[in-house]
Amino acid sequence: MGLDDRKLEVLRAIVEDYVSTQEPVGSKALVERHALGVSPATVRNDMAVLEDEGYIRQPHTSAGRVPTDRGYRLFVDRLSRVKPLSPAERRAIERFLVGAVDLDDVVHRAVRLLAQLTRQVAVVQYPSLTRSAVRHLELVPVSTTRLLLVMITDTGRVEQRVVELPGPAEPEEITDLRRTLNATLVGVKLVDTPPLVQSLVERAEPQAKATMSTLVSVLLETLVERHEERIALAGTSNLARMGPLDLSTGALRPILEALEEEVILLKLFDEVKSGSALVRIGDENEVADLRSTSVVSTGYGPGTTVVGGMGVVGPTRMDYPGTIATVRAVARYLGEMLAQH
Amino acid sequence: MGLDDRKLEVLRAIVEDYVSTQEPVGSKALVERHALGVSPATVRNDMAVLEDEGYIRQPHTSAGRVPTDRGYRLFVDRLSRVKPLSPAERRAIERFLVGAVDLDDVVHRAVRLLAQLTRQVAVVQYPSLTRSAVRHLELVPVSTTRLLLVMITDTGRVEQRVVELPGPAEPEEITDLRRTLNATLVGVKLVDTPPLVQSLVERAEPQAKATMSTLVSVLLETLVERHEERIALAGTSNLARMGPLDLSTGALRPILEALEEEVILLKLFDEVKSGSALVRIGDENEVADLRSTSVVSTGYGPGTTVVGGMGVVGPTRMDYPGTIATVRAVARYLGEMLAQH
DNA sequence: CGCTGGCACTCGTCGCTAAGGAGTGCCAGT
DNA sequence: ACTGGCACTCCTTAGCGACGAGTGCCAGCG
Repeated sequence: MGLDDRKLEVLRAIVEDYVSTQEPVGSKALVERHALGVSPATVRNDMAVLEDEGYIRQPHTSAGRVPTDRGYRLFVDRLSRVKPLSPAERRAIERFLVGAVDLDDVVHRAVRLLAQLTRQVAVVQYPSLTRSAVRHLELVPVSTTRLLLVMITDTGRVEQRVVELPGPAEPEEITDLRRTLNATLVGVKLVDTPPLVQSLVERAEPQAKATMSTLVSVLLETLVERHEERIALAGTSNLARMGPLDLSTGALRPILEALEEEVILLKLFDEVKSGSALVRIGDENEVADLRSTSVVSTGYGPGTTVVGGMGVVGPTRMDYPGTIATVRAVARYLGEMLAQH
Repeated sequence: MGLDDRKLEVLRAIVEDYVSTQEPVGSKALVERHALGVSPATVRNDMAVLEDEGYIRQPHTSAGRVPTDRGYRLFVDRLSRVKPLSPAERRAIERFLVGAVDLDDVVHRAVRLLAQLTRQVAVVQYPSLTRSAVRHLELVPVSTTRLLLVMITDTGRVEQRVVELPGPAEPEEITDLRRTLNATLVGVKLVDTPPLVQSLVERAEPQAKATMSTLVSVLLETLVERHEERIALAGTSNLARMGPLDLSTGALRPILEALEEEVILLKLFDEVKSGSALVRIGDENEVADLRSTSVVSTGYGPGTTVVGGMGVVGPTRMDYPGTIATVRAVARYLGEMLAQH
């Protein structure tokens, strides 16, 4: 199939113009704005081919052309280079992330920054529990039969959970439990805890067995297995910018609804890797409600490990090179922040 | 000024019809749907008076009438009784809040529930730090010169903060500090801590003075003074329902933006009390971006104390009696959950 | 063979006009 | 004090025509 260089160039021009003007782009406007060196008629022929191949389409007969999802895909894969960040953006990132006081703060700043820079909806997953290691476990008596179990991970995340004990527990007993738990689990990755924790119950003193067993099952259930991941969201208002076009069709609601479902958002980060950005364009999204949007996501973490995902959700007509660059940059800085922490 | 009973009845009818149909209501439709016992002409005269007094207005000459902010205010103050919740709603509330595992979970469930029941945007403030008491303070060594300070309050909230120590600290020293801190502060309301904490530094052992001082200043700064309140939000997608009317005017964006600003949201709860709901209608809102909406808010907490605010944001044309009832009910249940906790 | 200019055609947009209808204000009558 | 009637306003909708952007196709040119 014939997609010579000029046709690709035409496609690139169409994508770029459409992204910046948000209006179907015609052959005449194209040759005026891009030095293609050929006449509108030639461009029209190329466009006809591009349309046959499914890369662009006409909203109505005799309107300009608009890229299809497939067209964006080709553009992203072959026609665009990652746009280097402007110094201003670089500075903004540094200024924004430096000065964060705790994990919550870092994540919040990151997500707001990302929303601001891309002018789209930003999503940042809190550092995943399963991929991080235990730094400390704390037991705090709340009443005689109730304990607050606090876990601190090496990513700075703190999880807590109230535990109902099978019977009253003495302070010394709790001190013992605390010591044992910490001795066994500190430094262990959460994914690796289950077997260790099992042996803990077996080795426990007879009289502490019941308590230890309860404690351990809570630990497994809620802190490890139920890796209830948290999500930070920002820039929802940018959706309103997506254009009165999509807005009037009422397509906004399902998107807002999808964004409120943490479960759905977490799916976005299923396959993220560190370093490179994953781009899902329109129909490529598995989440049906997001089929009218594109998602740019990546993983982040200290070094090259991945402890969480982050990304943006925006219209398919987005500035892919710019967005990809920004997402990756923010992810990198976020990773550095975590490494320092 | 003459607002006899029938005129008030007419106003109530207008508000109710407009809320349910979202369309300007005319004299004829009014007498048909409400057994007013008078003719349309009479109603028209009453309407003219109501309009003179500023309770209703005509969008255009020869369209029906629409309540003004002032009209809604009169309606809320004098014409409406709180609508009892349906058993189904009552059940929904119980089902939803029971089974929450920790504070985060309770708050999240509450806000989603509220959004779902009112079909509006729901906002719940996390239990405020300043009004709750210290249950436990924990110091966790992170490195030789770094400490994680964890504070647990009686509302179940956990706050943490990394502290840079002036110099390396021995484990025994930390144990001492922990004991002293807890002995002095457990059970004390956060608002009452500053003087106590001050004396802590003075009474500290000479060699621990520097460390204690750092610790105490962090405690004051970040955990008490900076009462950085958190907010949970849900139901943003319901904004899209506010009607293509407001939506096409592009009035949606500023509202979404305001909702993303925690500082703004916190203002909504400045004056809330427990038990009764506060209703701010349209222009009555201090937040400019929310002048096109109404806010129904209330305080919640164990018993009659107030540890936080919650409420909903919706179009001025909302079902006030229903919304008020729901907000209060959810607040009451939430308070009970906290009391149990 | 590929590119170009010309030309007829399509079709969405914009502005105008006319008809329809909902709702009002006013007035005279009971 | 309420009611029925009536003229009037003005929003909404549909229909029509002019306009223009953009296309597809074709014949001609290098």
